[in-house]
Amino acid sequence: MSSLVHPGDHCFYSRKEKSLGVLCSNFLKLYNQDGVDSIGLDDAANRLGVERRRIYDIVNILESVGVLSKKAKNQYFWKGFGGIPKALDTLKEEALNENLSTSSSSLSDYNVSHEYLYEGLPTSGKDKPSASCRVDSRKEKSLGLLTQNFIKLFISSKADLMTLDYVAKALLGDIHDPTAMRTKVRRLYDIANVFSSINLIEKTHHPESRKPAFRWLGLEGSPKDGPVTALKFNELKKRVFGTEITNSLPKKYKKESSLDWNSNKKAPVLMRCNNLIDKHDRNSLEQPQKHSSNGFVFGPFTPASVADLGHSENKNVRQVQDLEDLASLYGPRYSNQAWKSWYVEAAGKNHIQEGSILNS
DNA sequence: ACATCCCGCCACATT
DNA sequence: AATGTGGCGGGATGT
Repeated sequence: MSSLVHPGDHCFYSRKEKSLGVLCSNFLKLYNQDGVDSIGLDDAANRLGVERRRIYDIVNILESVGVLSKKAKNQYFWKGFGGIPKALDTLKEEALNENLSTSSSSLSDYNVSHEYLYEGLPTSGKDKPSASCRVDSRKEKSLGLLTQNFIKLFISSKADLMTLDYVAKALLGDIHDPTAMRTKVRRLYDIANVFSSINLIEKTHHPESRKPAFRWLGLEGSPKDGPVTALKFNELKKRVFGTEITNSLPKKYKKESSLDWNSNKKAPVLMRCNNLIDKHDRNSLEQPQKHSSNGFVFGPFTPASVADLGHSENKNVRQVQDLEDLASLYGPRYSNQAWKSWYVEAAGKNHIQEGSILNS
């Protein structure tokens, strides 16, 4: 019992291909296109071949950096990378203010707490305390807030390399519960993955300790204030990066994969077992500046043709573990490159970066 | 052995 | 009540 993967059948299941980072890249690939201005969660889940739950993760994180904004139930506005600078500025601003109040000399304790305007229920008298509290409580633990605090920590800290353990500890404040710690770190990994795919941060290793850590890239090499500067590169902004999309392959070990991987058109080749071949992903930083220069890879399906607008509706068709095939057209392959360079405008000043490293 | 972190149950929020 | 959101952490996978 305890369903286990029978090491025999079902071809390859690769965890890496289903990482949030890859999903994020595909998500971006899909929506960072011209006509796009609205995103339907169901549509995204379907097209990417993943469960809706995962879309929430991505969207919540991206929203925290200004790439998206919630429009309505199930609907988001696509703001694009251009929204990042502004969002970062705001965060930087907030981080600055917050730091004043606390004596935070260094290890600022970014614990959730403060910064919360009680929305609703301003009326005195009897309100429903518990309800409001619970809501706040939930918000405090949201991925979105964590994401922002994560950024604030990076921005306000002079350290440019941080281990997730350190971050978790800092954001957790005093709570020294190992369980809370683990949970927090799990979330941080999620965030780190999408941030890596966006190139806001980069994974590295601590010089000596060897321990994995992340470096803040932010609006890398941006010229700082200069609303108009750096217009040159823009054109490249929307790339196609083609290759398929979808993650598909729902649950773990899906009985044999192969087969449906052909979506005809585009990407001929590899599918099925080749997955293993693609070696490392963006995490393995190597070249210092891996600009993929202009040539942005293949673009299998048409860029704009996808037009779907509105939303495809498919109601709740979940649980279909057998019909997956339908959902999973397109093959799994991803290019993890990165869209580096979204030009910038208000980059604010760069932070000091002495090789300070933090570690637990 | 330890670092990552997918997956999806199920509590809570909205409709 | 139904459906949308999204904490949370078990445990599988990667190195």
